[in-house]
Amino acid sequence: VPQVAHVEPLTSARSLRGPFDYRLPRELAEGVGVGSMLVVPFGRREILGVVVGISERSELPEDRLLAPLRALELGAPAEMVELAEWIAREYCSTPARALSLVLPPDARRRLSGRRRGPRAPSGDPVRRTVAREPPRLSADQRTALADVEAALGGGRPAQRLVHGVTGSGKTEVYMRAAAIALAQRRGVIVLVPEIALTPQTCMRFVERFGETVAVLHSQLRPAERYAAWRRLREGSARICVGPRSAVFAPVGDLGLMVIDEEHDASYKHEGDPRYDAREVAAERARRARALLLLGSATPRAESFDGVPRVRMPNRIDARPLPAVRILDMREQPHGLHPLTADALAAVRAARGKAVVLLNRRGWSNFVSCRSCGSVWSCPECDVALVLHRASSVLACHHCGHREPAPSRCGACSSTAVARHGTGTERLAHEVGAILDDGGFPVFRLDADAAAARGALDASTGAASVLEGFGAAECGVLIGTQMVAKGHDFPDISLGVVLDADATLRFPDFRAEERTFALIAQLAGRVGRGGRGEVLVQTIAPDARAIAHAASHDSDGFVADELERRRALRYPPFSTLIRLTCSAPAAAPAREAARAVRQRLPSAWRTGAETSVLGPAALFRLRGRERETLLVKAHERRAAVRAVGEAVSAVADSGEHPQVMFSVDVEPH
DNA sequence: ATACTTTTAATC
DNA sequence: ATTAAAAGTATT
Repeated sequence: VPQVAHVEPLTSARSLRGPFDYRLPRELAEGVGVGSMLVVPFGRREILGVVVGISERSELPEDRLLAPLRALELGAPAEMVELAEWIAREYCSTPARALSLVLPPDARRRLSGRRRGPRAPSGDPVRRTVAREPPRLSADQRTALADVEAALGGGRPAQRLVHGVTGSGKTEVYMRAAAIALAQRRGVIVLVPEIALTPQTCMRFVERFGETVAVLHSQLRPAERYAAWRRLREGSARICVGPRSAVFAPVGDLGLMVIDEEHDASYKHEGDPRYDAREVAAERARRARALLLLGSATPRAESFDGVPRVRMPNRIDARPLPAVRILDMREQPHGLHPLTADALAAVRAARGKAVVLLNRRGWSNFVSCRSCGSVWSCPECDVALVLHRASSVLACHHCGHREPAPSRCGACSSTAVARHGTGTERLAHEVGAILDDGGFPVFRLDADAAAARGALDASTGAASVLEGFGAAECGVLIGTQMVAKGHDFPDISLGVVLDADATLRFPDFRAEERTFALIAQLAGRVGRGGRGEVLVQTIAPDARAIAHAASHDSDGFVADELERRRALRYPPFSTLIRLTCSAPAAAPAREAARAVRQRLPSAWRTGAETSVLGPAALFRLRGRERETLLVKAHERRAAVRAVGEAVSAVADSGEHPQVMFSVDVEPH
């Protein structure tokens, strides 16, 4: 019986889609199945393709089928091919792009690899189990675990949200759940926001479970990454800990999928396909009949609404959460409030530790000429450049453009350059001037400090700053939102948030949720193992997000938030689909967006159940003008298909040269 | 008639 | 995406 392989070619072209059929000769048919990678003749070239199906016949006559040239050693698991097809549909992408997510790392460069056994896995350093006695569980942990165990035992898909304050011991619950899954001979995936900021979580898994853990992180070299992937694929490792992309780890017979800090923005992928690892995890868990276990101190409205919740309201050390005090800055919006200055001085006097969060990098927001008023802005983007004093550059925080810091105005030659606003660099400098009279060090943690510190990359640098602060006897840690994440120091007695409403001013329906989470996360890091206080400086002291964060009321906040979203028909009460058209000039981008809008179902324009907003202009980015459409969809699958078809029609029409189209389902 | 550019069609 | 054939255009 002839065997036919349905093959999806791995090209980045949107318009080229398979599957294409190939005849499998007997000697290949043995080892080739769904997920196998084949080098196939295609036109007059050779390309790499993925087998997405096997059958006995083709729509084409047999004499038109060619045979693959060879098969690669290792492909993706068959069920991951199905998941990739789901992603291509759900996120308006292509099979090839979605498939490349689930293939062995570096699959494309492996094209040269013939069908031979690769060298023995090397690298991928994994410590042996320390066999440390697991700690006794708190009452909260026992309750949560009992619930999780019941959900795991069923062998049917289930979801749980562990809503536990920072320090309530969620990681221990994850590990006990993982142990149960392993005992059932099922695999485990643990997603964490960013390895560099959560080294403790990863280390704890490695210490508890040893060689059955494969940790995927950004610093792995290609050979190490491949070795880790292979250990999972072959089943010698059964637990994978990693960031967003680990949702595609080749873990067989998955029993448990954990998403730690489920609210974290890093779970959303910003390239094509623009998938959300939380949604992919939910889909994968459902297909595998596994338990999806979300954890957060500040869950998203979506999870709160849709997932059965287990509360862990108490810290494991029984310490109360710190008092949060809102400092109204409307009278004098700049600098430190007198109470903040006093509190920092008191921490220094007591030789304690403080954390100060200011979500703005650099020395000054923007610089202008005192004489003619012109503002230094990015040549590629419509934004002001930020002054970085240590490196003496003006930098664009959107495209990475850098130029030397100016000494005189390019327009009028005045030498008076005004620096406006304060970022973390300046703040660290100023706080240092006040506090650092020897023996009370100031640590700075932001992307710049991390990059300067990290020998290999920024995440190493971030980890090293945190290590330094953790090891210090006393001091203050100043930085962007990075200071509110991951670390777990027992001796921080003061937390400060400056300009707490800055994140509220983003034109984004998640702005309030993000602001709430940021303040709540910082509060969670304060006062473990002792007394603590949090000060929040703001010119919006009555904002919901800030008021609820001050009273540690995440239930109340989410209840309000869900009400607002229902009224405005935002997720989870609709699906958002964002289309962005970009071009070197504004007019073609706008015309393309209008053309797509024209091709959308006419019922959407009356705004009944599904509605379209826009086109609206976005600021110029990387030299491209942008226009955006926003669809609030009632029925997700149908809406994604309709948008996809409209975009393909307009993009393929040839009437909009130089316009690039990007579709984002559930954008951030 | 010939060289060059643009359009269209196909890839199992 | 890549390629080649087809169709269209300017040049001798």
